[in-house]
Amino acid sequence: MAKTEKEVEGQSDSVDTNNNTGKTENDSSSNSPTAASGGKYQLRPRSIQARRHSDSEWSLQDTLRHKPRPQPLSRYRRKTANARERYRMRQINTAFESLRGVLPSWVCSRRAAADMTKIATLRLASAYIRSLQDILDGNAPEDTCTWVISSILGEDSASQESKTKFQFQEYQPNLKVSSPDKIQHTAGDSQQDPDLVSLLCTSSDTGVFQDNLETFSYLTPMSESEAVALLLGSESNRGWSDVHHTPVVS
DNA sequence: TAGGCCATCTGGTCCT
DNA sequence: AGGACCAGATGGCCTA
Repeated sequence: MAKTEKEVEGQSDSVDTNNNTGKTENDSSSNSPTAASGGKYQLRPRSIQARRHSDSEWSLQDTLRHKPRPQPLSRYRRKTANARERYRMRQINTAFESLRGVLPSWVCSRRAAADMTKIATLRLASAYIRSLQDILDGNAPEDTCTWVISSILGEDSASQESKTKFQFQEYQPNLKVSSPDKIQHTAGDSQQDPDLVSLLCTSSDTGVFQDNLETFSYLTPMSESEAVALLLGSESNRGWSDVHHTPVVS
């Protein structure tokens, strides 16, 4: 399992150069929360000692729980830890690629490929899963069922027709399509409309495809870790088998 | 040029 | 003790 030091050295590890940047724990902890207060983000002191002084929620239990600072990792162990971390992040990225792969292509194609960020992928997947759940629960319009199932099963004529509906919908966000020749105006009740077209594909004023999840009140906010946990929770998730069978580097 | 996204390094913590 | 996981920091790249 563990690589030899020679193997680790062979990787493109820039540990030396990074160490020379002077990025130390003391430097990090100097970024006190007060220095960044009032902004969008706040920096949290990295060291236990600094957090003990700055964190008002630091408790006696924390003091007892945290052990004295251990010795820094040896050069070899630091390199192997970096290698493991890179591998772990690669696995996460592979999982994201798989997730993008199981989203219907027309969902992803509404964005530029470079625009399918990790957070966008998670949000789209979350919305898509919720929409599928609505269909299972019988809460979605009939044509939405046909449209989504067609998109899952393949590029048949039904999905092509649905794509046409979608493309029309993209430029008429206040229109709800129930049939090709019957257009319903639904302005004003779009907030309650569970239609997947509206859910996933409503265009913004700028014409750029937005997530628009905030327009659906029943979509509760989800952190990235929660979303990943949710997505990884089921072994039977379609398209994830390749991730589970990723060979382990030994 | 500011801000977003990402890869990477790193230290802290928990678990086996 | 060592690995896994997490989060902070940093720098590169890209875009509006």
